[in-house]
Amino acid sequence: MNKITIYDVAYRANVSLATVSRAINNPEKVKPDTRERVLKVIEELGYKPNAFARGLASRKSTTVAVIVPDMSRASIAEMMNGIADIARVYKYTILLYILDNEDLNQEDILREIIAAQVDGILYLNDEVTNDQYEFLQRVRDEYSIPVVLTNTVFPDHEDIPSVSIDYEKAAYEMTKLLIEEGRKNIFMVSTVRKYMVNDLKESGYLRAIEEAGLSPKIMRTSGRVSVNTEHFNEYFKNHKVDGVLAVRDSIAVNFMNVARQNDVVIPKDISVAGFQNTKYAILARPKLTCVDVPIYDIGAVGMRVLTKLMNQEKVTDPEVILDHTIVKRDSTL
Amino acid sequence: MNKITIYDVAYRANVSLATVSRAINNPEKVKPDTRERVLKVIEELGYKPNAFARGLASRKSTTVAVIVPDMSRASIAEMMNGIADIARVYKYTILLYILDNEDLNQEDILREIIAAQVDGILYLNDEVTNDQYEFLQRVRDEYSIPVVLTNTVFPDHEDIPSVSIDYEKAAYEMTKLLIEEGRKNIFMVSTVRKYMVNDLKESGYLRAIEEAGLSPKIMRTSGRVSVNTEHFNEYFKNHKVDGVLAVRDSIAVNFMNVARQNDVVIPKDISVAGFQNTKYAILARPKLTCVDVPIYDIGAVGMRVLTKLMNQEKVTDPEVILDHTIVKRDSTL
DNA sequence: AATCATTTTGAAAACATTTTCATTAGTGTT
DNA sequence: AACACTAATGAAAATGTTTTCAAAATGATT
Repeated sequence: MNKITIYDVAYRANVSLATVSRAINNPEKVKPDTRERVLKVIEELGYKPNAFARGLASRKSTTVAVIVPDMSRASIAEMMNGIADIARVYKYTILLYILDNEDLNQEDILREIIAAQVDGILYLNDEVTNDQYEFLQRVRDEYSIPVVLTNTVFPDHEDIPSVSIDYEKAAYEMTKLLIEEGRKNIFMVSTVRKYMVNDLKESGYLRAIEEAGLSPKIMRTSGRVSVNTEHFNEYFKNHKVDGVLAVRDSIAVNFMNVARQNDVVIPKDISVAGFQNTKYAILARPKLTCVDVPIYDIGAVGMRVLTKLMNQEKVTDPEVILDHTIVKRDSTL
Repeated sequence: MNKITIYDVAYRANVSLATVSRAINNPEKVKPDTRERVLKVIEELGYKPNAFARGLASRKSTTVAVIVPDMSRASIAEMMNGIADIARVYKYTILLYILDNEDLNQEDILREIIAAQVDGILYLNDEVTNDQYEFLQRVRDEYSIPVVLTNTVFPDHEDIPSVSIDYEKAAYEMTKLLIEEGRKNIFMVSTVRKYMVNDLKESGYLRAIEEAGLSPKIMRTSGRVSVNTEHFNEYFKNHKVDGVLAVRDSIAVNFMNVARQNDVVIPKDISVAGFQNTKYAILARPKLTCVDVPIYDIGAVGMRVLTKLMNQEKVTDPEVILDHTIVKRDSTL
């Protein structure tokens, strides 16, 4: 119950509150001599400034809001690690907002976030609608709270900084790889629900397919295993397939499972590739060829960009594109 | 930039600050008439109380700290969803602390958490050491901040409330199932690093094995796929195995992969079972038999228990044990 | 109409910091 | 020694709420 305040420290160190505060926040403004004395007392008493008083007085919170749609997506969880590591370095605390699947009444959540006086917002949702984008813009402009999008880009808008990879290019390259293997009937397996990033993957796929003079075939299914298993089974009955590029590893893995059940041998009969390079890719048999998305880095860099913005530092490029790599494993020739 | 304060509301509604505050926090203490008037003005102006001022004045934050070791573990991410959903219902905000893998200088982090004035702490780390446990006790006693452990239990201590399943019993039942299939050489595959919950699984396994008069065999490996692949390969050379219970789904899946490479057929030659019922279990071939841990519920109930504690409500049972189920799939007979 | 109890309200204190502004101490120059 | 600067410090204001305590309004009872 020992609530040590700045008064206690000031008293013990024989200085005023102001000096204690300065010793902590602007060390260069206080004589090395006294600074040390104050710091020693702080150490002794185990004093930690009260975050509320500090936030109230300084109008800064050293807190960032991280908004995510659903924590159980592997990519998002891993991104959080990157975010947290950088946040720790710059002494920011993370306020976590997990959006409600259905009624994302974002207006309200964002009001709450504003009331919490965060210094910045990291938005991890990979399906930013126009409305949401505009709202984020407003938040940023009216309250001057910096916002960064990670793992999303909002095409043709460089207004809100974003960190991501070039999904279009990645999909293009991966499709090309399948084409070079001699595949002619290459499907892209995407999701029914529209995600920004999946659109990019699709257009990369389309570009490669058209360049090669093949005909594009996009299949839309669900991320849910039980649902897409059925889809895949039906598809096998009605379609010729020799190559598949799925928008997520887990979808690719399940496709391979269904294929095997239909007596199709991978990669002999069909080459399969995925996106993300999660543990699913490594645990699958055959091991999955996929685009490695540096998801930890995306989180880390996103947080880093945000810290810069919060410190009013110049951010040279509002749209950071990290490198991806293609990991060749056993599901392709 | 329109920072609307309680003053603005008071002025517009023609009442004092105190009344506005009451209209928000103790509606029953203000005449229905005025209350409505105040609330209308609040709505009109879009007023949201400043979280810092509120926290400072009331010494309450309506914020809980969630401490996790590593976000990318599937079980932890899913637990977060449960926690967040309940937190939203009770209007608590989540402050997320991801521990540094190596130097978990928890002392320091906990100081920070205390400075943040959280109303409660949810501790998701499944490897609570004695020191950590004692520290949590101290936090709770000295600062009277309630603490709840989720997905862990600290044996012989009912001091800090916990929410979990009965891992000992689950392991016992699963081992028994393997025994009833006629397996004689059943291995438990656990981790080198000691986790509380894995110890429980081990002792459940041991109980079943001993009851059946078989000899227990515990193998310790790493959660890392690259590492345990080697381990498994070596093991196959030197040991007779016809049953495996792994402490995690992903470990079980990789064991199956290595088994297949060694020309072992599952489940004909070896029955394999895992723990958790993650997506890995469903995507694996054969599909993995495993203990289903209601991980979302553990998070949700944990948060619920914490809200009760924060409201000084009586918590009937400090150790909540949720039901688990055994999901039989194709990796066992 | 007077009295008392209860409900409703407002003024001001409290919360623990940061920050501004004024003052004092210290240093170097002439 | 006087002066001009600069560096270091402290007093007090400011931050936006909640809460306490007292006063005012209302209602009930005689």
